[in-house]
Amino acid sequence: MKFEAPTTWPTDAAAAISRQNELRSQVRLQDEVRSPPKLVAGVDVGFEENGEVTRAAVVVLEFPSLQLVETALAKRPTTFPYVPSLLSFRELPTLLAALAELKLTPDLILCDGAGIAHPRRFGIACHLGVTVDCPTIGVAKSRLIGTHEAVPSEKGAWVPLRDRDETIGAVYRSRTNTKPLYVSAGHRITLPTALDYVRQCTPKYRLPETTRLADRLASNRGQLPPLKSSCEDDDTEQMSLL
DNA sequence: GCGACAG
DNA sequence: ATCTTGTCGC
Repeated sequence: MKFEAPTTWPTDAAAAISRQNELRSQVRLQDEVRSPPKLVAGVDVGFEENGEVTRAAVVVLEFPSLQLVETALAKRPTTFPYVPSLLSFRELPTLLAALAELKLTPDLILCDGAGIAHPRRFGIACHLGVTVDCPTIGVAKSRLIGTHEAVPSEKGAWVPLRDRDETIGAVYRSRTNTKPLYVSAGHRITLPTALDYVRQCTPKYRLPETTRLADRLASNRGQLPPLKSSCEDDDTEQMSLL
């Protein structure tokens, strides 16, 4: 996938916060997603060598069938510590390297972490979306900021996630009797549309299929389903990356 | 000053 | 995130 990668990168927290404040004005919260999307990507990051190496994975699924069509991996030295609200500065450099390897261009990217449900309204999903100019959704497994009422226990239920007087996302029950997901818009999408696509990407498990597959690839565990291309031809025996 | 705090 | 086995519940 083609995009313009950042030239400079903040080294300390103060510079990172300044960068977030500069870039946040580029976030667009209107639906600018191909409808329906044809390709939905999932991205995730894992670590090796006691955290000294960052490993980023991208998977691209056909929508709405959720069939795997492409994967990409990248490893880079870890250069930024984990600081709550500055996650993107730790994970994005390697994530962008993996995305650059993609032949296909996704119509939508689901990120592990927050979108605008962030202290400065610029979580990793926003940062990624603005950087590659692609619609993104933040899907976090736990809360960064915001308050909400109890979420009904039935699959599909959700309640607004709020900060002061604004709605910054939704707490979504993707599965009965399971911890809910924290969904927020990243870039070029509205919350209702984001919730709808997260729902369609989460037919069975707690996490969206995109995130589940990217997780496995990033952490190098489990087996990935065969690529769709290696299903249609059975004479080309391509060995899968794992 | 004391907690909370995506991955 | 990562270190780690079995176990309880749908």
